[in-house]
Amino acid sequence: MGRSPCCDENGLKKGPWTPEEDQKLVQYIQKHGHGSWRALPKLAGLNRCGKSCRLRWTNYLRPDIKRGKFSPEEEQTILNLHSFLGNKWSAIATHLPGRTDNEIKNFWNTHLKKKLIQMGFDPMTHRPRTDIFSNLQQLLALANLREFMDQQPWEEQAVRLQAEAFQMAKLQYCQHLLQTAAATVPASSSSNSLSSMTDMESFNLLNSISSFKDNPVLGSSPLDNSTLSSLGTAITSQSVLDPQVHFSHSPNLKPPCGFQTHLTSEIAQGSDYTAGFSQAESSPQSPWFPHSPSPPLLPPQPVPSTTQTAISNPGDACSTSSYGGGTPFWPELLLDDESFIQEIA
DNA sequence: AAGGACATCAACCGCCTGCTC
DNA sequence: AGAGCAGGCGGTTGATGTCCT
Repeated sequence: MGRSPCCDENGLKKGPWTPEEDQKLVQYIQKHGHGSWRALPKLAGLNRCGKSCRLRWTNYLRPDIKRGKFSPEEEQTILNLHSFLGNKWSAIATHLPGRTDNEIKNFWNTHLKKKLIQMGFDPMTHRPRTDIFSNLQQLLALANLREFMDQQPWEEQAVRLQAEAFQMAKLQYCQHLLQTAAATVPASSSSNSLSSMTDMESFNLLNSISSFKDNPVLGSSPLDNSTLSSLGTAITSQSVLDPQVHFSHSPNLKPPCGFQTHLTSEIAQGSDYTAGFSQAESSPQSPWFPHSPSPPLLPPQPVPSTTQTAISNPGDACSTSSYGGGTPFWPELLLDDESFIQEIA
């Protein structure tokens, strides 16, 4: 497959666009549409290659472009979508009207990426970093967690932890649905990953769970009809992928290690955690249920990697992460500290 | 005030995919 | 079926602006 030779041609201007060039391009496109980008420069009287014209138009001159700072809502949307889609800037841009992929990419690289790193998360996986500096942050978070726990009666702690386990079981079920959906999408329907439709459906699915955020125990029954029907509702203003939302029922408890983004990253990587939920679904006395008498807090067992569904593009940074599928998504601060778990159980 | 360091972002580069012939 | 082309995408670069010493 040959590459477009337009940019290799000599004598064409490169570099910043002048106001005169912008004017010519805008006037031509407004009058004739862009048509063939390759032919456009000549027709518009521009000494540029078609590719340069297309970029200038799509990234800067297009009338529907929203300029200015990103709002907190847009920022959150980008974070959520990135945790789910990885560096699919064009896919992310389709969910942010008026923003270009280039703009979002720049914003990510200059702001959000640094923000995540500062918070101790790996910006590619949205999971806690494992280097010494992030471990320090985790230790600090653990200290906060213990302080919070010390102030709570043990019954409340148990109920809260059970509730979180139940919420995660629900998320596992969503992940199962995602995998099912992914398996039904023909490979040819999308060049890189899932079709945009499936992306959106999956995103909606995940976000629908944020409806549990106002419930102090995150729903009190197994995955019933109402829970199921809530899957697929519209995106809410605060996504489930927002750790602050997920932990909103425990106002003093900060998400210790990227609880939710961690989970979502796993989902994006196609890890299968449905086994634990199936157990819950089949047994009313399952420890996964909030009303169960004792909270064993055992993480679901990851399945062999051969069963993992390729939800994300194999070439994506997300899917090539060193955190590969099969790693339990439970927050390390809770689960890596067994004595702490025994203490509160 | 000067200049070095850092941040931002428009633009470029090279690769990939889908379409057409 | 395969070659060529057009358009799109993600990564990177470099010019410019801002901050800091």
